[in-house]
Amino acid sequence: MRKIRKFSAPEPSMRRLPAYLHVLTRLLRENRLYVSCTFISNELYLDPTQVRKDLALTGIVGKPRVGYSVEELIDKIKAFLGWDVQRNAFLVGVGNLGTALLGYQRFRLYGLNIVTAFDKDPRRIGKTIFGVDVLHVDKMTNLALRNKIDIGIITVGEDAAQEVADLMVQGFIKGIWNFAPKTLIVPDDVIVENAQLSVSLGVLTSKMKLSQTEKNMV
Amino acid sequence: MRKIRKFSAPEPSMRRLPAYLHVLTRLLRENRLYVSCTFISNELYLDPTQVRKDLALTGIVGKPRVGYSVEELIDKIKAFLGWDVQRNAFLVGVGNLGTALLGYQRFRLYGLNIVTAFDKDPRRIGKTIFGVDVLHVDKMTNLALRNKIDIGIITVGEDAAQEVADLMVQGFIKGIWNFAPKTLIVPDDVIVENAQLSVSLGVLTSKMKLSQTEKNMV
DNA sequence: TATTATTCGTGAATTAATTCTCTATTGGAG
DNA sequence: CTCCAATAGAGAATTAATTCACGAATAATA
Ligand SMILES: NC(=O)c1ccc[n+]([C@@H]2O[C@H](COP(=O)([O-])OP(=O)(O)OC[C@H]3O[C@@H](n4cnc5c(N)ncnc54)[C@H](O)[C@@H]3O)[C@@H](O)[C@H]2O)c1
Ligand SMILES: NC(=O)c1ccc[n+]([C@@H]2O[C@H](COP(=O)([O-])OP(=O)(O)OC[C@H]3O[C@@H](n4cnc5c(N)ncnc54)[C@H](O)[C@@H]3O)[C@@H](O)[C@H]2O)c1
Repeated sequence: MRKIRKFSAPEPSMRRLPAYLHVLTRLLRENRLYVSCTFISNELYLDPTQVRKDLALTGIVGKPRVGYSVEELIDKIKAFLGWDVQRNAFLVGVGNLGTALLGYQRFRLYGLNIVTAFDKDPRRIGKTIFGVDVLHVDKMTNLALRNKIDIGIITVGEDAAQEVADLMVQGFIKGIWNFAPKTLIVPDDVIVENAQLSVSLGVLTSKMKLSQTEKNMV
Repeated sequence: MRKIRKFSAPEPSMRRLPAYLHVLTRLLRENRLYVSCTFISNELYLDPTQVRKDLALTGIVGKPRVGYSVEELIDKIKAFLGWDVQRNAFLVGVGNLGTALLGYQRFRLYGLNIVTAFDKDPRRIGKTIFGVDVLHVDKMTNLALRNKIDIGIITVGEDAAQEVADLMVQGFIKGIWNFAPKTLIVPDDVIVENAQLSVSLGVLTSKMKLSQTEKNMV
C-alpha cells in the first residue's frame, strides 16, 4: 500500500550491484579482462545464478565459457545505477557526518559532485572544507534555482531535517539523500532516499544476539 | 547457496525496525501512551499489516481498538535488535568517517559503547576524540583480549581492512561492523556486517534515472 | 445497555525473489 | 578435429515476503 511509485528493478538486486562494482574495480586494476558469475559469487558469498540474474538487469551479454568483459560490465552497472552521469549536489549540515562525506573522494567516481555546502552555524560559514565552500543555508534555495542542482544531501540533526528538505524542494532539487533519522514529507516528484546507519548496526547486533542464544542452547 | 547461517527473522522486517523506533521515541517524548499500526504505517508510508507482522516478531501483544504500549514496544524492539544490552566496541581508523562515528551520541542509546579508538598515523595517536582515547593499532589485539570487546568497527581504507579484521579476530571480537568497501574473510563464528553507504546512493540515483526516462516518455 | 468503529491477530492468497534444471555455446585439451 | 568442461541464459520450481480478508476484542457513543 502507498508505495509512491513502482520502479522497475527489484531492490534487493539493486542493493547488491555496488558490491559487484567493488570486485570489478579491483579486477580492472589487476588487468583482468573477463570475469564469470561463479567468480563473483565466490568473492561475495552469493549464489551464482543470483549474480547472473542481477547482472542481466544491466543488459550485459556474456560469452559462455568465458564470462563478461570486466570493463563493459563496470560501465553497464554504473549506467544502471545512474552513476554514468555527473550530478551536482548541495550538502546541508557541515557537522561530523557532513564533513566526512565532503572528504570522501569515491563519491566522485559515482558521479556525485558536491558543489557547495551549507550550515547555519556562523563558525562554519566561510570555511572551505575539502575544497568545498560553506555558505549560510539561507542562500541555498536561490543558488539551487540559479545553478541546476540534482541532489540535496541532508546531514543536519533530525529537528532541522524537514525545514532543510522544504528549502531543497523550493530550489527544485529532485533527489534528496537524507541521513537524519526522520521521515521527510515532500511532493510526489521528489525522490527521498534515507541512509540509515542504525539499520546496519541493528542487523549486526540482532545477529550477534541470535548466535549467543544458539551457544547457550548447546 | 552458501548463506553462512540462517537467522530467524526476515531481513526486510529487521531493516524496518529502527524506523519504527524513531517514530516511537518521538511519541514517547510527546507523552503518548499507545500507538496503533495504522498510525505507524501512515508515518512511514508502509502497509499497516506489514507493520503489524513486523512488530509481532518482537513478541509484543496489542490491545484491540487501542494499539500497543509505546514504552513496551520500544523495549521489545530494542531487545529484538539486541540494543538492550551494552556492548563494548573498538574503532579502528580515526579518519573522517571514524571521527564522525565517535561523535555520534545516539549509538549509546543503541547499546554501542566505543571504549577506545585506534589508528596507525602518529599524528592521531595520543589524542582524545569525543572522550575516546586514540591508541596505536598494534595495541588493539592485546587490549581486546584483556577487556571483553564485543564489536570491532572498521573505518580504515579498503587496503587495510582485512589486516585490521585479522587483528580483531585474534582479539576474540565476535562482531565486525565494516565500513570499508571490501569483503572480509573471517572464521564462521565471527559475524560481519557491511555498512555500505554507496548502496543508498545507488538506490537514489537509479530511481532518479528512472523517473527521468519516465518524463522523457511523456 | 446495545451499537458502532477501530484495531489486533491470523490464515489464505498473491506477488516477489531466489534457486534449480536444462540447453546451447565456446575455448581449450587431447 | 573431437570431446570435455565451464559458463551464459532462460524458464520452471521453490521459497520468502507482502498484501488481503475476516473474525474477535474492546473502547467510545448513542
Ligand atoms: N555522525 C554520525 O556518525 C551519524 C550517523 C548516523 C546518522 N547521523 C545523522 O546525521 C545527522 C548529522 O549528524 P552529525 O553527527 O554530523 O551532527 P552534528 O551536530 O555534528 O552536525 C549537524 C550540523 O548541522 C548544522 N545545522 C543544524 N541545523 C541546521 C539548519 N537548520 N540549517 C543548516 N545547518 C544546520 C549544525 O550547525 C551542524 O554543523 C543527524 O541527523 C544524525 O542523526 C549521524
Ligand atoms: N568518509 C566517508 O564518507 C565514507 C563513506 C563511505 C565509506 N567510507 C569508507 O570508510 C573508510 C574510511 O574512510 P575515511 O574517509 O574516514 O578515510 P580516511 O583516510 O579519512 O581515514 C582512514 C584512517 O584509517 C587510518 N588507517 C589506515 N590504515 C590503518 C591501519 N592499518 N591501522 C590503523 N589505522 C589505519 C588512517 O591513518 C586514517 O586515519 C574507507 O574504507 C572508506 O571507503 C567512508
